[in-house]
This record gives sequence, C-alpha cells and structure tokens, in this order.
Amino acid sequence: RPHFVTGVKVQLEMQALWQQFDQLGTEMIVTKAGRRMFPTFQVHISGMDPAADYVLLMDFIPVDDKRYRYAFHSSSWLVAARADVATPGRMHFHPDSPAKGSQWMKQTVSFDALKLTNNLLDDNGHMILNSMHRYQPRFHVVYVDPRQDSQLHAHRNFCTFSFPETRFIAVTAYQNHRITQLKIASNPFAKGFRTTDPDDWPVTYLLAFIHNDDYPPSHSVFGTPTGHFNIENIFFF
Amino acid sequence: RPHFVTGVKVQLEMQALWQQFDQLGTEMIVTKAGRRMFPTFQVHISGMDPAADYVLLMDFIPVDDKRYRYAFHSSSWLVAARADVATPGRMHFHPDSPAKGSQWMKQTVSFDALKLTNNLLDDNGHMILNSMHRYQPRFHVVYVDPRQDSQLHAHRNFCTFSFPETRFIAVTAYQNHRITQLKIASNPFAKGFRTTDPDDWPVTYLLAFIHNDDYPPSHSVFGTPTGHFNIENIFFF
DNA sequence: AGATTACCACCTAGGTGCAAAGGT
DNA sequence: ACCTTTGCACCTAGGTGGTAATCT
Repeated sequence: RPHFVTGVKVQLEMQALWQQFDQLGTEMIVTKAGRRMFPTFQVHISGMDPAADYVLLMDFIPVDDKRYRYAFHSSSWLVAARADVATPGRMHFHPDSPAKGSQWMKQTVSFDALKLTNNLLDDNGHMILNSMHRYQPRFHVVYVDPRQDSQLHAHRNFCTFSFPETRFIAVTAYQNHRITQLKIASNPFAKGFRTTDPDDWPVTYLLAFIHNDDYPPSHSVFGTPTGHFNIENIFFF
Repeated sequence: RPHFVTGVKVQLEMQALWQQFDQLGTEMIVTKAGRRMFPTFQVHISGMDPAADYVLLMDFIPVDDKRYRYAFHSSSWLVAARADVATPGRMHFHPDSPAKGSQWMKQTVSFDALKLTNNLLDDNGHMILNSMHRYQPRFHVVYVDPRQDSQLHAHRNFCTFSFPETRFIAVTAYQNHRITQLKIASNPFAKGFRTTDPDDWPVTYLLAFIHNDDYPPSHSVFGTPTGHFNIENIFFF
C-alpha cells in the first residue's frame, strides 16, 4: 500500500484576498515577541486516506539571495544588498498533528497559531525570518508510516505545496501604504483604524471577494507540488 | 507488558480552592448555551508510560437519586423530590487526546474547554446535567492499546479517579450567596463584581491558597481509584 | 537615513454575575 | 412559589497599526 500522499490535493483558502495583497507586494510584520500572518495561511485538503495518520507542517524558504529596501519616492522595492546570513529554517507543525485524514479533510486547516519573529534567539517556537527579505511559505503533508522500516519509504511519504500568491517580504514596519490600508480594511483586529465612513475607501481597498459571486471559486486551484525532500531536512535542520 | 494504567497517580490542582467551595456546598451554573466550570477541573499526572498513548476523559455521575431545593430562610439545601429522569451520560474527551504519557505528565492537564448545559437536545458536545441535582465529576485515564486483540484486555486499560471535594449541585442561578461571593472573589472573569476595597472582603472569601506558603501542597494528595468499568460504558452510553 | 523597538488606544472574542422578564 | 431565560455591563486575554523613541 504505497503512495499515501500521491492523491492529496490542496486548495488555498481566501485566494482572492491573497492575490489582492500579492498584486501590491505582500508584507508581513515580524516582531521580537512574534506576529501572526495576515492573511492567515489556510487550506482545504482532499484525497487523503481517511483512516491514515498525517502530520501537517509549514516552513518558509527564501525566494532569492537578496536584501530589499523600499523607495518611498517611487513606491517600489529595490534590491539593497546580498541576503543576510540565513538562520537554520524551522518547521511549524500544525498543532492538531498527527491526526487522521478524515479529520484534516472535513474542515479548513488553519495555521492561525503560527507566528513570525526576527529574534534569532527565539525559544517560543516561532518562525525566524530576516526582515527585508522575501519568503515563500511552503505546506507539507507527511504520511505517518506505522511500519518498522518506514524510513526506507520516507521519500514517498511526503508531499510539498507552494502557492506563489502567498509570497511576502518580512518587515518590522509596513513600507507600502497601500498594503497598510488593505490590512486595515480586511483584518478584523485592525477595525479600530478604519475610516468610519466606508464610502471614503478607495475601491482598491474594498474586499472584492466579499461581494464576489465566484467565492469560493467554482474551479479548484491547486498548489504545485515542488517535489519531495529528505526526511532529515524536516526533523534536523 | 500488561497494566499500563496501574501505576498512574493523579493529583487535583487548586485543591485548597475546591475545598473552600466544598465546605459551602459547591454550585455550578448550567445554561442552554453551555457554561464553564469554576473552579476548572485540573490535574497533575504521574506514573504513565512516557512513550504510550493515553486518552483522558471526564464524566459526571449523580451523587444520589434526589432533586434539591434551597431554603433561603435557613440557608440550606433540602431534598425536594426524587431525581428527575437522568439523560444518557456523555463523555468529555480532553481535546489533546490521544497523546503520549510524556505530554500529559509534563504540565497540568486542564479541562477548561468543558461546558455544562441543561439543554437535553444539546448538539455542541457539552455535558448535559439536570439542574438542582448533585453530581460527582470523574476523571478517566485510558491506555490506547495498539494490539489487535486490545478489546480482550480493555478492562485492564482503564483507571478512574474521583475527588469528593469536586462534587457540586447544578443550578441555573446561584442559590447560596456565599458561593456567589467566593466565585466573584476567585474567578478572574468576575472581577467586575468585586468590591473595590479588598479590605471589605470577609476573611472567608479571601483565597487562602494565594498567601499560603504550602501552595502548591508539599504533600501529594491523590484521588481514589474507584475501580474499573467496561469499555462499552465509555463509548456507547 | 534607515530600520527596529516599546508603548499605546482600539479592536475581537468570549467568560462573569446581575436584574428583569418569562415560564410552569 | 420556584425555577429558567435573556440582555447587559464589566471583565480577561490577546491581535491590530500608529507613534515616538531608539538603535546602528
């Protein structure tokens, strides 16, 4: 009974919102104490073996070897330098892991507990990122093989999904004012900063998906499996 | 390798507070939407096999076959009638179940998500109790036996703990005013009802354990295992 | 100058007992 | 009479970006 992950399909939730941010150049705040992502990374999963155990993880890989800076006069991102030294990448286990395929598939899987930090010495299990660097979130589905010789088949028990629209630049303070306004318009916790008169909001900042008849999308949009990786990469780096 | 639960020891947390309530006659609010218990049922566990999987559960059994009423003039509980028809008892699985013994033992296990309701048609998974009836909370440790013939050994894989000081009468509104005042004095969420001047509080309502040098207690106080019960009782009643 | 930090007012989300109203 | 329900003000707990101070 091989290939427990080959049929797995993953659909990104809130894709319209992610795309709206991506068009402006998504920024995510990093703080010493740890900051949640917004939008939250959420997926809908299908094609798992309902009775099998799976572990779900996320990590963040550098998109390139660059350090960026924001040019306010031109409202654009510029390459500032070569990337700073990368810290060893951490893995974030979804707190419900491990769980049966039936559990993961019956409702949206949300990584709302995940936090981003720029503290290299963080001991709260947050994801350590370099500010002013660009990252690609990755999502991993790991089949928990109960067999004794499971390590022999480990390379078959993983599957990785990357959604290009979830890329972002880590920042300690927002640079692009349009990103700030879209965050304020769409994040319920930032309601205190909204203009009292909704008519004042530029159309760009309104959430198209709220009034979009095609939400959720009628056509499924799947992430692209980016190939397998070694089990050592997950547990020891 | 039999008897995975025989060595398990369970210590009730906040025992001094429980005893303070018990001396007055603990009351727990039940509502249609579900109400949390206060104090929260919390335990510290030792003696598990760190590598074995356990499921932790709670249920509530009637202390007697009586329905009570409160006599305000004498400030005491009286027997009002025979008990109303008992609803099929539900089991509350600790949301972290199943988990390894090492996980359960490394910190306090808290049942703060558990809610009590008087709604016989509740479909939120809350514990259904009859108001004005008296109950004894029970705590169950279940070893998850990976063997195929696990049902043959099921009677050995359970252990039940009852703490007499956690007994209570379910109510829709507090009857004993001293219970109300102790709840207000000790539950952080009821701080809005506290007298602004702490010096006004009767000594009885002060939380002895806060200034008690013996907190947490230096002597361990264990619950009394109340014997084994059949696996069918847990999963099918 | 550019990037980071600490503190803040303002939210969301939900746990309290109270008081008045409703039910049987 | 006795018990239950509902709406409420007042909390806890924690997620927002703004702002001013601080670091390098």
